[in-house]
Amino acid sequence: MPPTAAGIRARNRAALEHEILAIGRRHLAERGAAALSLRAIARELGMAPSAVYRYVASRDELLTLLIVEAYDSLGDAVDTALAGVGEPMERFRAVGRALRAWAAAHPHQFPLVYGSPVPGYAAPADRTNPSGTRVTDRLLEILVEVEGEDGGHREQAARGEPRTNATASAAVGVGQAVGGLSSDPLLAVTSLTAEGLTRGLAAWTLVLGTVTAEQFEQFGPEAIADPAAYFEQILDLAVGLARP
Amino acid sequence: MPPTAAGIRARNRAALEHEILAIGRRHLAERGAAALSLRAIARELGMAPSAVYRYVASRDELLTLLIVEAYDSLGDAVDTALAGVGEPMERFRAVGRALRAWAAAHPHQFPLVYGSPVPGYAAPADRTNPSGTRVTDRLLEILVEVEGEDGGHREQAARGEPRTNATASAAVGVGQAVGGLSSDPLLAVTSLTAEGLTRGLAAWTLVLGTVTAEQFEQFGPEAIADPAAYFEQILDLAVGLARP
DNA sequence: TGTACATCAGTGAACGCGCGTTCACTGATGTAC
DNA sequence: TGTACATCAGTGAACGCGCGTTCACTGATGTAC
Repeated sequence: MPPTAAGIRARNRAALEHEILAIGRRHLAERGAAALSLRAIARELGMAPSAVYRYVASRDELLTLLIVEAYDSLGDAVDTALAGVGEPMERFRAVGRALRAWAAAHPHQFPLVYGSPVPGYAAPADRTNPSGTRVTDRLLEILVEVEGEDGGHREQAARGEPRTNATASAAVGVGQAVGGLSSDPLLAVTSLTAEGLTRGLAAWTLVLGTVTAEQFEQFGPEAIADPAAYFEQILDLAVGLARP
Repeated sequence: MPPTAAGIRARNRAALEHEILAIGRRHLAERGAAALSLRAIARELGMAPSAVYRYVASRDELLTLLIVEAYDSLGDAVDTALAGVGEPMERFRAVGRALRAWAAAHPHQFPLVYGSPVPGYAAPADRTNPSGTRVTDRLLEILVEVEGEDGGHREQAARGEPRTNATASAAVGVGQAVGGLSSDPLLAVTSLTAEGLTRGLAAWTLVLGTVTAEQFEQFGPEAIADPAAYFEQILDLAVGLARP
């Protein structure tokens, strides 16, 4: 049994799998998810369309792979940006900046992760987890760090001081459900106060909303003359939201 | 010249135009923009596909019409919600609630207005204006009212007190460009201080981002147990952002 | 009121496009004795 | 080292789908004298 020979076939196979993914990634980046086509990929490979089916089960299968890739690409960018940053609010800012930079660099992947759903396709949840929750997980961790820093709110909650009914009930809901995103941060999340979680979500929504607005031109084209400077001001406001 | 006879043809024509728009609107609402098809509409009308071309120049033409309709539908909803509300911050809240309700009622129109662009289609700007700027226009008006209420910031600006360079330059850019959205509110907008405009945009971005997150399930499905209550808290925070 | 003509609505066939996916097949590559 | 067999990669034709759009045409509806 020559392991080199068997290794060659396997290596060819792996190489083609990579090439298909690479072409698919590029088509996705250049033309968007709706234009992703197995025939187009085969054309570029110089193969018959049917040959691609040796490597990929279907178009949806490939799209799912690429979506998971996109999630991980963003997750990696965020993790890289977080490396070595200690102070929680600086970590929050780092995540925001990483998201904005990643969105600018991947304009067709961004809507896949944070945009309107692809028509006629629903990503199987069991395939996109846990890549899909990486960013949110980091954020929840940061929020817990923030609340840990100034113990005021938590002590207040521990002492059983009254919150409004609306605040309390909505918060319980949020706590329960956000925890359901992934099992790991559940304990950490439930240690957040209701107000802390709401404020944290608001801060992140402001950042994500700003990136979305810039990316989708929700305020029209060129609405903001200096988006980078504007974004830094938004980060300031978001931090103010998270820590009143 | 029997005006009734000519009127009959015209009325038939108008009726069919309405019917085509109505079917298109429904298909858009039920299946999304990508699935909008002249052949499908003709099928539902019991006509030959070619017959539809008597009433609509092309598929893109129809999509443009429906997008303008969507803008106006949202604009009308906002205007209705604003009627009779005087206090600026209540007006802000009213716009937010109207947006959220409209998005929930029009899940496929919402991404058309505030979502990722439709692949292979770019709405001609001259067709979507001024319907496309109605909501933003209302908001800018409200922001001006808010700054008018407490004159502090404006007086401070008038006295020429220093702002940071970053704040000033980004704000000038924002003022210029946002004014470009429509000519009417330009004067009003430029009367805003730099900080006032940034804060106002942040407040609105928070609201729009929250609606977007809910609509696109950016935090995962069922992430928020009681979205309505959560949204009211967000409105509170947004108001706090706009008026520090 | 009647007739000749022009306008308009709608038909049906067709063109050309691209897609996903299946299937029987040819050769080449690897495996076991 | 050589031969018989099994596995695998890739081909090419085909099916069936739906789409936008064009075009020559038939009838009906309206208009002018």
